[in-house]
Amino acid sequence: MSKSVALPPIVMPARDEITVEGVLRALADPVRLAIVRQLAAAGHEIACGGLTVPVTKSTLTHHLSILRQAGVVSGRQEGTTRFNSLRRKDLDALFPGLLDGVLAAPR
Amino acid sequence: MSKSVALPPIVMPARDEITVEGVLRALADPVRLAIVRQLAAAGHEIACGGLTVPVTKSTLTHHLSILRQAGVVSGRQEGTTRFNSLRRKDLDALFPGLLDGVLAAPR
DNA sequence: GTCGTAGTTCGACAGTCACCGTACTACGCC
DNA sequence: GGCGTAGTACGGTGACTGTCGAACTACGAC
Repeated sequence: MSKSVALPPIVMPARDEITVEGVLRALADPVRLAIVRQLAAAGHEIACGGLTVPVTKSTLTHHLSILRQAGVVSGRQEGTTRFNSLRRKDLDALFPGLLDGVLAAPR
Repeated sequence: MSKSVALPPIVMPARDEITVEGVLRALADPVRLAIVRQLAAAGHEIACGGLTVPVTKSTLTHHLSILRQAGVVSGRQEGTTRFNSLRRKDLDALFPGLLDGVLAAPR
């Protein structure tokens, strides 16, 4: 068949589609919080494989999909690699201080 | 028996016992978020019965206990009434901007 | 073309969680 | 004393969620 569905188109909510509850839910997990911290600390996008998390690939995919759907991270495809980055601007615009407060946390 | 256990002593974590993840988890629920919003909007403590939530009493007790254990709300006993208030100072000190970011959310 | 790598999808499973109704304790008032 | 109110404790249930392994697609290099 010619219909090469390709990898999923990476769904991302628009800025005004992002809800506080969704963001909080996305951040309320140790693995996802670790991902966000790494992205914030790096300051640039990171490929899935470049993230250090104590779970298998499939679970990591699951967490990244939740973070993406919540509007916390954005994805960019390049070949078979998927780069993830924090949607800092959108989050800061919608919930000023939230992300900084979370990242400033001692633990 | 003479051992009147009385109502539970209202456990509350010390400031340095509060974790980001616990707070995020506590806020990541529509009912609890509504409670926090009401407490923040009021600016003063509110009794359990004074909170407007679409759940039964026992469920409300459950949510308040979670908020208390997470360090988001504090409780004060007075007779049979239990007054709840937001631990603004502690939260702002630990995670500056977090609470404001959540409350500033459009929805 | 073949192989290896990057990442997703699909069950399946165990643990957690929100919710409720009922029973209970504690206080205040009559 | 008895009664009503405020809130908690307990037991149970259905739904969600994090986790994994295995199978799959897509790209790049040889």
